[in-house]
Amino acid sequence: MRKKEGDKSNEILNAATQVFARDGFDKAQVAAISTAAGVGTGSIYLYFTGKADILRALFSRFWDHLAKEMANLETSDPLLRLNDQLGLFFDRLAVNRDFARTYLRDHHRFLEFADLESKQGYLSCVEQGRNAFLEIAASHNAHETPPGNESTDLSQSILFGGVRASLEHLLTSELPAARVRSRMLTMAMAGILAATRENEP
Amino acid sequence: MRKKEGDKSNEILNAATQVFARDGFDKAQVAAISTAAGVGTGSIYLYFTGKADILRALFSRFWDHLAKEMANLETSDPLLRLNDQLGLFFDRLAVNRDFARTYLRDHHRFLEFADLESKQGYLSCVEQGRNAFLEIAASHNAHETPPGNESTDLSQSILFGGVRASLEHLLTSELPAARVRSRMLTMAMAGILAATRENEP
DNA sequence: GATATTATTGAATACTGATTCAGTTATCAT
DNA sequence: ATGATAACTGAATCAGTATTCAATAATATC
Repeated sequence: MRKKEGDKSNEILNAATQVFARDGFDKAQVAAISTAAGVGTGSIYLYFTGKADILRALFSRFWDHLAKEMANLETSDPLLRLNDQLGLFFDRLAVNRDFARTYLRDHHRFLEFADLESKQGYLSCVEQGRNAFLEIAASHNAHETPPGNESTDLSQSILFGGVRASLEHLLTSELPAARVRSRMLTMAMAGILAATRENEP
Repeated sequence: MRKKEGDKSNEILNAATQVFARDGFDKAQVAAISTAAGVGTGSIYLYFTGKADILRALFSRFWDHLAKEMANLETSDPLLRLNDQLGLFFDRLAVNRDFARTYLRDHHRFLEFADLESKQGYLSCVEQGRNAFLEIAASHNAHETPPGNESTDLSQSILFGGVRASLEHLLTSELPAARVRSRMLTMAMAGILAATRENEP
């Protein structure tokens, strides 16, 4: 028998993060990833079913971590909780810029071809954000019929688009992360409040 | 001599809009575009230098139109003007959903490989939006040192990310465009005001 | 040390799809 | 009508790259 040497699986994921960041998923060559990871090209296929599977694993790991961190937030005021959630998301990507690049460029592929199992963390994050949104809306409309949920989904999407864009800006400008973060949160909070007000009768 | 039959160039662009919307730029096959356009595959290369050039032409045309429409806006209040600019952008994409899909998926490629000439319309639109932003900031900080421009650029990016996301939502939900549009503008305006206030001393 | 078993490798394979170009067709000028 | 020229076509070419797999290396067990 022979043992597996170290955790090649993780080394491959780390190498892939760099290569994807530099070349983007499509142009990234499996051979480049294997070289960066210091393993033979064929070894990739011992740990992953293919190039797409590497991306899947990368995002799956990211969202699983984030979902747990979000679940640990104990802020009871929904507005503050949402603020913390967005902050967590931002920070995790601001710290790992290679991954952030891949997130911005290729996350949509993850959503396209990952199975439900792999998306669990992602779905949990979306759900937790959504709950905060619904609570905020409810607290402003206590006595009226609840606003259509489609409306809060729309607001959530718009907000999240802003967060995404703030990360994009972070990568291309020289601004300090803290400055970008705070501006993003300021605008996000103002946006939510305005959206909530619009839902009122 | 022989004349060119009709305006194949435009037929190719229209066909490409559909094919790109369905398959995305990468997976879209030149052969599929030529078939959809009802021309031979080789003819594509009489009108464009390659697949990438089709995308370039598509976006270039879009931004050139939009830049002109924006320039025609005569709203003097910068906040209202920005509102109108965003509205124009939204409407143009909401009306042509095939193109909107391609915009959302592949616009970054345009920015990557188009030359300055082709980007003129795009740059003009960004500039006009930026000017509105700066005026808004100036009108709130009349007596103080002007806020760093990096700050307004950041706000502009975040705002634009929200607009983008609203379009994404429009394509996947069943919400009427008018509803999405108005929510997007509500949140955008609230975001700008909050960002401007944050810049004050 | 010998054997069995599993891990690893990277050159060869297989496939895809953009681009080319030799051949064909249409239009114009005379 | 006929030659000249330009437009058009799509099968063949060619390049790039994900994946496979026969060969090799490392470890474990006896």
